[in-house]
Amino acid sequence: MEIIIANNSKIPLFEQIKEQIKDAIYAGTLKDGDALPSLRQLAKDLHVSVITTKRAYEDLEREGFVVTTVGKGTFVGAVEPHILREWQLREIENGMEELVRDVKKIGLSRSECMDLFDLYWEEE
Amino acid sequence: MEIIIANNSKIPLFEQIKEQIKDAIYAGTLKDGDALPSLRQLAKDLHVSVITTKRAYEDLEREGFVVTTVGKGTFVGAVEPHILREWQLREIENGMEELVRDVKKIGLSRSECMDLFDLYWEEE
Amino acid sequence: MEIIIANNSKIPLFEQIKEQIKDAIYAGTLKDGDALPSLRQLAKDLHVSVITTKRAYEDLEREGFVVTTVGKGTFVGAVEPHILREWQLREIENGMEELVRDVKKIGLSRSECMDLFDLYWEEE
Amino acid sequence: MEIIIANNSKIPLFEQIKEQIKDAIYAGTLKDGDALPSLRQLAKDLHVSVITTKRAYEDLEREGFVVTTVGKGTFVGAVEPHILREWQLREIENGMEELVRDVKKIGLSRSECMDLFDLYWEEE
DNA sequence: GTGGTCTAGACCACG
DNA sequence: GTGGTCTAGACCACT
Repeated sequence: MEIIIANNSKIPLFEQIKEQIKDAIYAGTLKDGDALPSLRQLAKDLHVSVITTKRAYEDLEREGFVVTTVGKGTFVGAVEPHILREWQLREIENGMEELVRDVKKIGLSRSECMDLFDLYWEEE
Repeated sequence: MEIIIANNSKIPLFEQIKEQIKDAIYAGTLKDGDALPSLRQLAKDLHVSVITTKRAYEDLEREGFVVTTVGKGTFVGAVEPHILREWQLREIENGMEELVRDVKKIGLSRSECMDLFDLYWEEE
Repeated sequence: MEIIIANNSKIPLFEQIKEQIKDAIYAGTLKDGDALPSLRQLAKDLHVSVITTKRAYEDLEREGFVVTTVGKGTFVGAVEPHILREWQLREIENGMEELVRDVKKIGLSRSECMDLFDLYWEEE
Repeated sequence: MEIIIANNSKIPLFEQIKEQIKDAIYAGTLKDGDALPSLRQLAKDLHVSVITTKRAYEDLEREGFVVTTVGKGTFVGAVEPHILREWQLREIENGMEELVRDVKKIGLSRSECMDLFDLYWEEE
């Protein structure tokens, strides 16, 4: 489990941590029951305050991604696969809706959009 | 020229103002040479501090959308059409790039994406 | 708006603050649109760290009781009265359910319970 | 004597153990002189550290529910029936007092309360 | 002035 | 060892 943070980014540190842990869960790198690094260990690794890592874990717990037990640690929680899928799709849909709105605002055609899409799709 | 601001949004007030003026320029509602409402008038209309409207106009001027002349007011500046287009496209491209990245992260196929896109495209 | 905290209680400070603000909203002392004391003012009044008051306000916002705007302050949010009522009732129901369970566990009769209830009901 | 612990509960493990042993004594499942499982056996059964079971037994001994004799084990202690009753009632009274306080806070009437009470009373 | 984020310590309860 | 709470500062962006 590798987490990389950019101290100069505009995104809050704890958000970056959350984001990467979520991604790892999405990707299957972190699976149900896996232990996350301890608050203090992660804080030391990232050269970050304990309160920052705690904030990230706390948010993840509230969103149902992890469960934490005092004295034991923080573990990836059992997220029902179809619920997880639902969340992922909703995020994409929101992004898509916004994009379409912006695209229409500047008057791009559907096919121009498709081309642009394919451009980025092939890229990587 | 109607500007609506949401006081409870998480987006800063001055950003909301900027955004809507830009949109009006994109859409052609505001054209080269048109006068923007005076700082104080706009501030009064939106129940907002003059500092806030000033901040919005200043940013817009720095980005080349408007020009302010002391004693006369603020006017939509001559934005070269192809420059304007360039900006618009860059914004779309950024959005598209991010979307594609997210889509790949959760393993959606290209055609599923297209379907989703069409869904929102037809919608409105 | 008077908030009293007991530093020696087992209940976390931020919980005590949350609780009392919620109570004030329930009771109508704080109404939709009212401003809450600023983070720093409240912190000074209660001789508490800013981060503690912030934590309380943050939780209240997440639960929908208040809305906070950077640079302006924190305000009581528009909680639909019937939604509010719903929450209140659910809390009572949970308490009642637990009580009944405990009462049955030790074999108290229904009428003994009623008597006990009336005892506390009249008391105040 | 069956003890079930939930590893993901927010209630400390040793509290869960205490609670269930007390309940068994209240219910008569465990009677004066009965032997409790040994520290190590219980720890193994629950997949819990011995420190945790020790903590639970120690607390129970301090509260007078059990007596531990080194080399022999832990046994349910002779709790005077009327003392036991006293404890049980005090717990119920505390719960009742809190409930009445909450109920009054949200302005429920006495009869509404009674109805709610009966609802849960009949339920099981 | 306001809230948003962050630090580098600290003490406590739990295992 | 773990997480939970709290402090007393700090800097930043927004109004």
